[in-house]
Amino acid sequence: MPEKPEVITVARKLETKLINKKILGVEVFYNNMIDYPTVSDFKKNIKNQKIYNITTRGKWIVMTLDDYYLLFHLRMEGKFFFRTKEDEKNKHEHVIFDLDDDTQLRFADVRKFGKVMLIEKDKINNMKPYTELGLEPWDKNLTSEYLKEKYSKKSLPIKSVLLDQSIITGIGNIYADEILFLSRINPLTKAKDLTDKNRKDIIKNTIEVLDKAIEEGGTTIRSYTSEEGVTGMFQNNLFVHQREKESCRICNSTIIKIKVGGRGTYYCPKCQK
DNA sequence: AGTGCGACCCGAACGC
DNA sequence: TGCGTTCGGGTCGCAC
Repeated sequence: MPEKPEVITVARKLETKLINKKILGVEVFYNNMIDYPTVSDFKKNIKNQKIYNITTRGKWIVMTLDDYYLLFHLRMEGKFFFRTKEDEKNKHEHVIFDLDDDTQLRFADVRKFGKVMLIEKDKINNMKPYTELGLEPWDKNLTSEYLKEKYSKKSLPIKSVLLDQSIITGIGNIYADEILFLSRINPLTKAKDLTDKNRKDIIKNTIEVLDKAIEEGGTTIRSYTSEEGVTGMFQNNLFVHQREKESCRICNSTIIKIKVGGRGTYYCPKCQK
């Protein structure tokens, strides 16, 4: 659920609280969450590393430390809490960082799907996820020609291909539906059958919808009580996603929901022929 | 190489 | 009301 706009929103919030803080140590309560290195190396290596910078790459949050990059992937429901040692541990808090100002950064995930990595700086470009990620939506190299080359071998529906992080990175299920609506493209169209205009529309609308969503602080589809959760407002701007049986904001037709590649997919049958 | 699908999780929504 | 079942979401790994 967190896609690029939500990830950026979270990263910006973390930045205001974590820059120049030092990580004194870490506790791990769910080992599978640490993707790299081993849990024991993770705990050992992160000691006394200072946080200098927080950015994003694809849907990853990337923190620059002294000798490593600390990466987080929120998957569907990963979130961060700021607490102190005295605060009781919530059952969904799986990785807890002790900071040098006596606060704690706690990474929580109800579904336990979130991932954490601590990668040596000189290895960052030689291992996943960086080797697998495509262009950022705002990258100048993201052109119709680039997509033409990538899409040429894809007989999959464009909806599925927009979710392929190795082509454009950062788009998830919500914004994929919105981008296709704005581009007036049927989600089942094979990627290789798209026209030059289709590809240009996809690029333009990807940038527009993500920029707008970032302005609104992201999309909140389910409501969470936590004060640190992403509580964006972009859900009020959605044209099709999660609007099954409602009226198209453009033509008044009924929005329908289908499955594409196993994913819930919403579209307007009249606007997206 | 491209494609399809189960696995990973578990709370919420649904069906009876 | 209470129970059991299904669903969803991003990504990986495996089989074809």
